[in-house]
Amino acid sequence: MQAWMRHRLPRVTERPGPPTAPSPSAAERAYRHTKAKILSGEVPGGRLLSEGDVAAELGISRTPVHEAFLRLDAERLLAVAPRRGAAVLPMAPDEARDVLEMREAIELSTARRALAHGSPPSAVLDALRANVATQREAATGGDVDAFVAADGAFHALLVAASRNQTAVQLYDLLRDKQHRLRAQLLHVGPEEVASSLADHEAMLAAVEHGDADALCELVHTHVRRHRGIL
Amino acid sequence: MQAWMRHRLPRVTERPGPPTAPSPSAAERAYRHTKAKILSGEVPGGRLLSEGDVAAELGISRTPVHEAFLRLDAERLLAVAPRRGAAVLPMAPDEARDVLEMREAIELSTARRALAHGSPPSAVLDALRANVATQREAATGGDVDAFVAADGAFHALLVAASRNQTAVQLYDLLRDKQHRLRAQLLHVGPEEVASSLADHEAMLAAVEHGDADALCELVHTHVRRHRGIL
DNA sequence: GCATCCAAGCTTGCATGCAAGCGCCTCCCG
DNA sequence: CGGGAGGCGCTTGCATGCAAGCTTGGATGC
Repeated sequence: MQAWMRHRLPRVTERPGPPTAPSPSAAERAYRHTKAKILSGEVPGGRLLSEGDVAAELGISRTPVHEAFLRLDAERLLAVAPRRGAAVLPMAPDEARDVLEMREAIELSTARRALAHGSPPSAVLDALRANVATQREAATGGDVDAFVAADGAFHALLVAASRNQTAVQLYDLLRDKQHRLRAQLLHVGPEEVASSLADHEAMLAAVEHGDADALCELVHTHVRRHRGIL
Repeated sequence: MQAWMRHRLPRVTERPGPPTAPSPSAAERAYRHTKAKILSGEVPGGRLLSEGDVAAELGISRTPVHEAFLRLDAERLLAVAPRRGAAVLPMAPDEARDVLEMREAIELSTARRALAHGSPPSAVLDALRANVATQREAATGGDVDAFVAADGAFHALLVAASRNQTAVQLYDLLRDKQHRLRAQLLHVGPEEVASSLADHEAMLAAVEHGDADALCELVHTHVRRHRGIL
């Protein structure tokens, strides 16, 4: 064991956000590659995926692919059956409702805490305002994909505003699931974009005024609107 | 690719509960071994843990230990620094509050849904009653560890009663964190056991009566009681 | 025709080996 | 005596190889 292990590791503990990604490791590449395939729905329902195939695709050995599969298994995106293979977990029909319920639970809880001491710091407000501006731009330009991306980021920013790292961690898992649901089940139309944008603008206003009750009410109706289309 | 991959895999999708565990793989053993060390607080604050050491301890090679470390990294229990080592992530001081907030959010949401259509199935009720009986036994016998285990299982049963698999998945992560907090911060005393047992009995009664509002109120006060001692 | 058994092909699990990265210690030079 | 550079030991990352397990297809006996 080395000497540095005997002391604290302050740098290592800066968990969220690796701002530097100089050379993605082979395992990381395999993870992102496979995850993207699953989330986008390119690998369809509930089957397939062999370590050897992915390894050959990426030109790496099976070992890092195996690690990537284990990570995806932990995220409940893949079901690794020992000595048999890895199958893409099909989404249960009720899963959309389950995910939305958890989204609402976490968003409500974090919304209250984010506004517990008045309005959040100006940096958070600026980020939210910039995000809403991006949404407007995407909405007027008709770029649905860009809007969807900004939409997800907006809600993640709200959760992060609570400064509850545990909530952020849990919410990340939900984001992946929702991404899959969206890619699998529906195509967002312009009317959805408009209503979502209006909701988000109202939510931003509530945040700016530090009105927790109004924000919670908006989250509730916003999530219920999604429940209708999912 | 084999033929079975081209068809659905109904058996593989039965995610929850591996009732058969004939021979835990080396990777699984490494995972449980290391996770137990972290959760119990045996590996103290924010340091140490080398793949080679763990591999030697268990008499296996480094490969499965590496996989185990990656899983623990994904669970935010370990911080793997590339080419440097793996450090046990110290728990932030605010993390106790964060975890409790998420617990409350998830327990409230799932409680409402579990009782949305009246009382849950008798199998669920039986499991809850049996668990409470175990709690009483442990409480009267003064077995704090057994009570703590049953306590955790009780809340997990309540969450599972919602039949929301996503909630169960998220709650599992919280359970691990709370286990760590408990081992790290406090030792549960008999008065805590008594009040928790009383809370649980009241919650069971609310479930039996299908009274969602009462259950939510109990969850709220129960979690707040924990917040006081953490 | 049908059930059974066996062998081949695929898959993954894991051990091993090598190379590369990082920190620390020491030595050298100014 | 101080500062910098190099070597050494530690660590992990990944490729490779082998063995074991599951599935499946066909051959065999009834």
